[in-house]
Amino acid sequence: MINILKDLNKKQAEAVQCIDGPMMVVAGAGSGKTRVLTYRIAYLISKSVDPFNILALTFTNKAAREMKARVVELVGGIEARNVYMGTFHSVFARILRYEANKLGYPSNFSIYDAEDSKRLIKKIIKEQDLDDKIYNPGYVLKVISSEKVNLISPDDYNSNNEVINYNNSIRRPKLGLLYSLYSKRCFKASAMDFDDLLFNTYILLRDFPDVLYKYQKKFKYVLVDEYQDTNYIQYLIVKSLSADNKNLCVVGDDSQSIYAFRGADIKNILNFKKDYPDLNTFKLEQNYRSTKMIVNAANSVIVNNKKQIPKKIWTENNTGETIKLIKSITDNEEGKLVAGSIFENKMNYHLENKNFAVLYRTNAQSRVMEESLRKINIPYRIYGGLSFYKRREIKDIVSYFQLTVNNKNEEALMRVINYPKRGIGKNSIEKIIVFANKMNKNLWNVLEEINKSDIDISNGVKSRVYDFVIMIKSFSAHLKTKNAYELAKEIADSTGIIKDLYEDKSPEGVNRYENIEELLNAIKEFSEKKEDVNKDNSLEIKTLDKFIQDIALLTDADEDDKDNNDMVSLMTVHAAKGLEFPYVYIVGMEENLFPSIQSLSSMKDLEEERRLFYVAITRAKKQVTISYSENRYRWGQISICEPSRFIEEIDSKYIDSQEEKSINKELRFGRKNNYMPHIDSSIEIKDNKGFNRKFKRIRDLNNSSNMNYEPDDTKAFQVGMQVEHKIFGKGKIINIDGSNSNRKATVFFKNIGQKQLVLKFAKLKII
DNA sequence: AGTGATCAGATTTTT
DNA sequence: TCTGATCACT
Repeated sequence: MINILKDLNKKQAEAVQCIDGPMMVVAGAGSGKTRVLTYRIAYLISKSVDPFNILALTFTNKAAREMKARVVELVGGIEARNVYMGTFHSVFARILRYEANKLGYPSNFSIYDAEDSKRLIKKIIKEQDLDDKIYNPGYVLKVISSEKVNLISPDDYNSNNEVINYNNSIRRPKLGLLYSLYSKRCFKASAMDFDDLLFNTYILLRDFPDVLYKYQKKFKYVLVDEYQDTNYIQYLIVKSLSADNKNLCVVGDDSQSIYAFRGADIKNILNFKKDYPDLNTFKLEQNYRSTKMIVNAANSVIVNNKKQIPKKIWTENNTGETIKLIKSITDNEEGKLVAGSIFENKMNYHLENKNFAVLYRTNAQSRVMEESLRKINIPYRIYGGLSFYKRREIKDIVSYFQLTVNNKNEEALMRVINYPKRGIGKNSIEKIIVFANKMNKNLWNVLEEINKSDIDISNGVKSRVYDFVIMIKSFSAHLKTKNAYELAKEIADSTGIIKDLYEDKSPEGVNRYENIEELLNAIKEFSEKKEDVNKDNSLEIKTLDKFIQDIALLTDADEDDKDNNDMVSLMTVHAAKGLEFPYVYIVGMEENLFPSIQSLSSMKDLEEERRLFYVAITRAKKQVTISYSENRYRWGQISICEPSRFIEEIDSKYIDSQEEKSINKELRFGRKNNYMPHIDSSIEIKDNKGFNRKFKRIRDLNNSSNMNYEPDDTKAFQVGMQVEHKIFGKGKIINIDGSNSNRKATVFFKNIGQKQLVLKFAKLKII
């Protein structure tokens, strides 16, 4: 093993070597937090700690993967593989599957994702005949979640007088009922939602001392990354796991706590010392990532927050450039200016695309940026947003898989019972559900006995339901004998999904078909991977349940495009936490957007927004550019925006006072005369539709007045042609609209999917 | 039961 | 703009 300590500064080395007893590392942005964690694991192993006895918990899959990769670099794959490393949710899901029967769950329980949870709660609200305006499903779910992460069970909730009085006072007396119904339904469906994975883990450790003992003995060393983002129940679990050995190491930065909206409790880090009086604390204050300008600017923002652990982040790096400011008139122009600035930087300093990141507050803002980057042929990659596994067609087929693994999964069942269409309509399903609830039975059990039941539906429907049950049962029967791919293929074929999508020749249908294909390919790859060897030396079949069991915990497929990694990154600030880029653009810096409008009512939320902005700035190594627009197209309407208060909070020493540096004067003039009056006149149109139409036209007009690109002959392109794009590769034109210089083609690319391209910019080659 | 048209509502962040 | 819900019609 290499000399671990030589790559570390004094503070880092101290933290790495402090292996006994509780310790906390307060690690400022860019101060080498991940380095400390990974080197600490390596150091433990070098001190003969068995990797099996090390548990490292992270917040995201990505962080876990990266940490693992770095530990592998340090100690080699054989040792590193045995370290128990993963997200809270995935590690606990694994433990829960193993111990499930103790809690009355089968080990093949399903995990409901946020969408499943919402559908279920919606259904319950409807069944209870409650007004979904008062009992807004999103709101109800939030209440349930926040109770659960604070260890308040439905029974606790319903027997608490304060809660009852409060809920009466806000005219939502049935919240407690909804909570307990929701929990019962999840349990009956053998399903856990995200919070249950934490809640049930804690219950397991609390109520089964032998289990607790076992895991305390197993996890002699516990490390927690991003500790500031843990919630109460995560805190409790970590505490009880390490209660015996007390070898607990938490690493975090209170200035980067940005998940309070989801129950994260900053008190966990601020009050850590109260729980562990003999705590060793290490502060990492030297930033290795950013220039002095960036570090100082970030500091000048964060001092506006009241509650924090005192620290002073500093750097020995170069002074660097001041923070740049771009102001634009519309969101479209913002996109164009930011894309233009990236292009300019790229040319001037011979940079690669991957040196740039564009960060925004909300996913919806990505669209404008995408369009602008596409127009000047800068390849980009969007992180987050609608992930592969959340797409409709993927969720549909995965629901079949889940139903096959766990027949009781009600949400999966509801999704597919009549997809593809098999003549089981809404009314019939509703009657079956009412019956199941009345008899207090699981939906699946009712379906199994549909022929014997006296539900008021036609015999035709009953027999179709029964056929469905038989089909699913035949899948389930193959679960342990076929490998994942064989079974998935069987399901895709015999349910008729493949046929259904194949017959749909609309662009969306083609796209969906390709996505299903992609999923099947992934499953094939999984099935053919080196097979695990069982204890008795037999080969373990890579079955479908192993593939899908934690699918809900995956965020995106994020397989890096192997052929082309050189792309600009687009993502939300939340998604950017833990990453770094030489050049960072923070766009949409406007009041009501960043800080978001929801955060303005309370100081606590506003401070969280400020921390979010702090996170955004500190992603940058060399340069930060902040951009805002005076008008923004939101919810199909133009809103007039003011620059964010956070811009003013940056000490003027560190920010460019000169705005609009990259606006071409002529372009600007042209727009003022041509563009703004359109907006004004548009506003007077009452008819919403007309307004939208008109505005859309203006937007297109605006788009076409783009920089100096020479229109190629766009008339040559026709529907059906095979074309090639510099970045997207080969594809087929499936639709063309617009005329002359504005002609837009919808092209289906084999690897990327469907894209809309303005022909005169796209530089397509006919092949 | 299935289809298509029309309308309302949403958007903050994610395991 | 996009999605899901609802309603009228086949």
